[in-house]
Amino acid sequence: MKKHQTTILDIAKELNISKSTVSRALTGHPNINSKTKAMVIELAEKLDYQRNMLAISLITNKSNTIGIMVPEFTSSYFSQVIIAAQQEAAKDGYNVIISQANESYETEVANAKVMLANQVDGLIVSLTKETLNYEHLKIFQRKGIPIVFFNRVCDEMIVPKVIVDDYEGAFKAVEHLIKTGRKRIAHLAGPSSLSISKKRLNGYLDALAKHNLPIDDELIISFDLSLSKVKIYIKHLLSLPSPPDAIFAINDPTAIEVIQIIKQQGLKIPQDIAVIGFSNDYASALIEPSLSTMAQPVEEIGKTAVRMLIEQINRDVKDWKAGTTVLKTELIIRNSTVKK
Amino acid sequence: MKKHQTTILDIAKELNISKSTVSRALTGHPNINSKTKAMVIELAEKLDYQRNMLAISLITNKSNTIGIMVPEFTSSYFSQVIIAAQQEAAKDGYNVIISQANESYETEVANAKVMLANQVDGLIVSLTKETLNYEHLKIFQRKGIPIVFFNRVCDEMIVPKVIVDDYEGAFKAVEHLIKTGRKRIAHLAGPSSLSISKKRLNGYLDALAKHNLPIDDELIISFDLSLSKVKIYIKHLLSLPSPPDAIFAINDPTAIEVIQIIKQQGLKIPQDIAVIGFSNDYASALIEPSLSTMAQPVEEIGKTAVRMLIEQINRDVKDWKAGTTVLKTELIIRNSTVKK
DNA sequence: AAAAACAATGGGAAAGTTCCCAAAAAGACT
DNA sequence: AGTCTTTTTGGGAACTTTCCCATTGTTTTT
Repeated sequence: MKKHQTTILDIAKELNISKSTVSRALTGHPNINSKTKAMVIELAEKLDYQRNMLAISLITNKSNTIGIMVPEFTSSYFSQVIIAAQQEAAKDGYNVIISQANESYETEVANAKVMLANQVDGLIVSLTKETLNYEHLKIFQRKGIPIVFFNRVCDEMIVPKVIVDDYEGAFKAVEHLIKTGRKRIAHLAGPSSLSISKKRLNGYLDALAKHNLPIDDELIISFDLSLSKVKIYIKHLLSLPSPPDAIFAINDPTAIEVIQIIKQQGLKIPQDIAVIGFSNDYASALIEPSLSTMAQPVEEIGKTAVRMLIEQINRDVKDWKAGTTVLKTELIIRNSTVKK
Repeated sequence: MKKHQTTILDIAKELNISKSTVSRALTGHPNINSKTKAMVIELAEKLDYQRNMLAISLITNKSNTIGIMVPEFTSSYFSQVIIAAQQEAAKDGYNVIISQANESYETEVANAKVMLANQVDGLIVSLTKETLNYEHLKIFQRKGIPIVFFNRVCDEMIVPKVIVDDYEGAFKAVEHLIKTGRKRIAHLAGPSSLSISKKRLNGYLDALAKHNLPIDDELIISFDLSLSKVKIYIKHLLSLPSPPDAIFAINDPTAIEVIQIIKQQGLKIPQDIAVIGFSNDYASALIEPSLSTMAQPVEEIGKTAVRMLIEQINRDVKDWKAGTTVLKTELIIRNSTVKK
């Protein structure tokens, strides 16, 4: 069990002064004798005094804590965003509490309650693929606690959002495949519950349409993002009478899995089949062949989300702004689409 | 600004009962009329009541928060440990506050103060490479707040530690190189301030000695772990009159950098030169050629650290135990040391 | 019917800090 | 010395919850 922590009252008693005076000395209040102040500060250091933020938070109704809720940690994407967010938040003296929902709606709801109980000043959220009901998040708005979404956003709630242009990113990715001579491009798409899935699918479809390529439903496979089934899908695609000559995967973990499976099947990348991903995970540059992908500015996403959130926190509820920040993706061409 | 949050007093007033009764209803105290209880719970849900952990923490002198301090986030190692730790801590209702020191002692000291101010119940620490003075951590012990070290530990403090057998891991790694026919094995070592550097270096030296290979100081390069200089070291090693036929790198990020540089130099791995790393980062399996490495059980490290910490938290200061848990590393043989 | 036992509820203190208002001490001025 | 400022200090409330003790009302026992 924790020992008694030194408090301003301990210091006050030892110096025979009141706690008010000690508080003034420690917080830099002007109305205090400089000798008293020096005396207090010296004893405070000697006793390893640290102000108790719990008590201050309770009084001020401000915890200086931001909650971040993410669906999972399988790719490097969320870790990278969180690390950037944590650094940005620290600049303004905010701590960060992280929760991950394991892609489960139930867990997300439970985690939201923990965030509330811990009196977070604001919340940054990327939804699970299961989340269709947003009541657990609307509570925050009613309580005047701002929310910022990123990546997997909720169209139904009018709050700030930080996303990338998924449509344009997908469009460019597929156009790159077309420009390098591909004619039958398959798409491993995400679940339709996620807006990013829909947008990337639309980018894919429109890119094909623009270049007068037929849309073949057989080449579009929606799945729940769990990598365990990717092998089945790829084998199926490769066994088609007219198999694809390129695959656009919804994200990099999937694309990396695809590359490994195709290599196992004895096909050559990119000669036999090209692969492109989305996000530019750390591993994408390292795999053989290196993966072409649409880079997402992960650090900027984390930082922007925090900046927008802190802005809302400092603003009155009635002055909340709800703009969506759309960041750009960047085509990174590597060896999985173009022979070196 | 945050709105007023519903409190038990609000509920009490609305129902014309006392806050004590409301508290009893909500905490499941036996001495309460079941009708009153139902009434309170109903209203609490209607008003989105959430208990204020800040107030409870203040009363109980327990924040249910664990601090984790890491030196940096360049490899996947620390993220993976933290994710595992966070999950384990959540099982026992603990939140996790993370801080990263950017390999700076000053920042580590400042972060420690933040941890104290936030009244963490315990601390999990991996030191920066600069940290030689431990006063900022000893404060925690004096205050009765337990510390558990992992990875980069402090020999001077007698507290629980979770490490892997770095000596044995390095020994096995080098022995593997020797058994596959390597005779001149270089070592990119870490700074001598870190105990892991020393242990891995000793493992390297003893493996050479056991197999009667000469120790050549020219082949041992200590550096500060910053990847920017690795290129210079490798070029230097390769330009020696008698260049190495294998390189044992202190960690995987370094080994991956080494592989890329050697490939740029036009040499073949593992034919011309073998490379082995340490940790089994996610990227190690993906790079071409895939990297042989000593796997660290990252999840187990994170979980064990949390388990040991929570044990100490629940124990009286005088009953603190300080055992060091040494986990095993595992040799993962891939293509960077053995031709397929 | 009185005494005893029990169930249910209320009131107040405590946790550590800040802030406001009052009060004391110290200077400045006539 | 007496009055008026100015500086410095002290005391109490507030934030939210839990826990202890006291009090009320109800039921059981003799």
